[in-house]
Amino acid sequence: MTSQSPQNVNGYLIGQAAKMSGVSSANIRFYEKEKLIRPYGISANSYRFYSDEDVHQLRFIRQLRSLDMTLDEVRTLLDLDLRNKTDCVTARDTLDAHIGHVRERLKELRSLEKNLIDLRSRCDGEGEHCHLIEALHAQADAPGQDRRKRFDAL
Amino acid sequence: MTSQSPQNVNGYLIGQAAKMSGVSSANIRFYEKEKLIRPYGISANSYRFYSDEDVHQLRFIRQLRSLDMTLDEVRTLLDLDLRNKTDCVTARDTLDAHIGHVRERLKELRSLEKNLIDLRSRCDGEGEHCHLIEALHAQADAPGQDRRKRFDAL
DNA sequence: AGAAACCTTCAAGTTACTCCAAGGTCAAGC
DNA sequence: GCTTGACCTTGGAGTAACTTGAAGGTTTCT
Repeated sequence: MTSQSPQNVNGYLIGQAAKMSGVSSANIRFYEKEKLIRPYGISANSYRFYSDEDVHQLRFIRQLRSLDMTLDEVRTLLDLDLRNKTDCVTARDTLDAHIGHVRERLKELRSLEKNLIDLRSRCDGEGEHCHLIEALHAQADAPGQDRRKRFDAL
Repeated sequence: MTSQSPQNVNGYLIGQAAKMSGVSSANIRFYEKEKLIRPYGISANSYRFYSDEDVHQLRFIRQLRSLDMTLDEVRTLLDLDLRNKTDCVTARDTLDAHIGHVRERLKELRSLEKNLIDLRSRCDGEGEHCHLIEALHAQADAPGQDRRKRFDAL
């Protein structure tokens, strides 16, 4: 019905848009449900068609996700107008908050690594009997540490 | 019906076990469904009762989770006998693999932090017009980077 | 008797997707 | 004209590790 060459006036089918943007077809549909993107057109047979701008937007989203931002953060950033001062502040704040999250997680992981290495060291005597499990159980009865939540933005 | 003093011969109700172990009641039930723990007894009114050993096991699980291990890793470690050589090797391997995961994630996050800081620096001129969103969009059109999966063990 | 404070089960929400099933559409080849 | 293959569609379930809520049973205290 429509050709699919680059710069097509009618746009690209979802598979083509997927290839061009690096976002899978299923994921594009998912983003649509999440209101992060809307195909610029839909044909009679309900095939989605994407414009070059749409493809750019998909890449933009992918870029933000590769920076580990949540879809909420992406949503925020998508609506910004770079000529608007307030929007600029919003962008900066979003980025700063995100950097904060990354740093917190880094701190947690570094401390984690330390604990794990310490634990591992109790297991180094090859022929000897291993105190690892023992140590794990002992620690369980020691003073409590706080639990971490999953899905803490990172 | 039964008292709830420490060392109770009949064990503790779930709320008491929760307080003692630091694992919430709902979470204890969840762990039961996941076969990580089983109450040592259940009364006629289907109330769960936990022994001191059960509480220890809950703390043990919590300890492993605080080391960011998956429930699968926890499951593995729960079944080990510290006098068994093979089990000892299993524990060590599990730990080593886990340390590997943590280090990979650390690497990713450090690189992420770098990217984010670089981006942030384009926004430093206070009174000037902000190039942040611009930069984000420009990067979207540049050479592709690979996406990261969530649920990669960390 | 009624309220407080426990306990129970079952279902759904969270995050960001992926995978699968069942089925419609379209162009090419025989 | 019919099949084959490569697309497209929707809808629902699964992933990890929980949390929250609804609806209801039991026990104890006042």
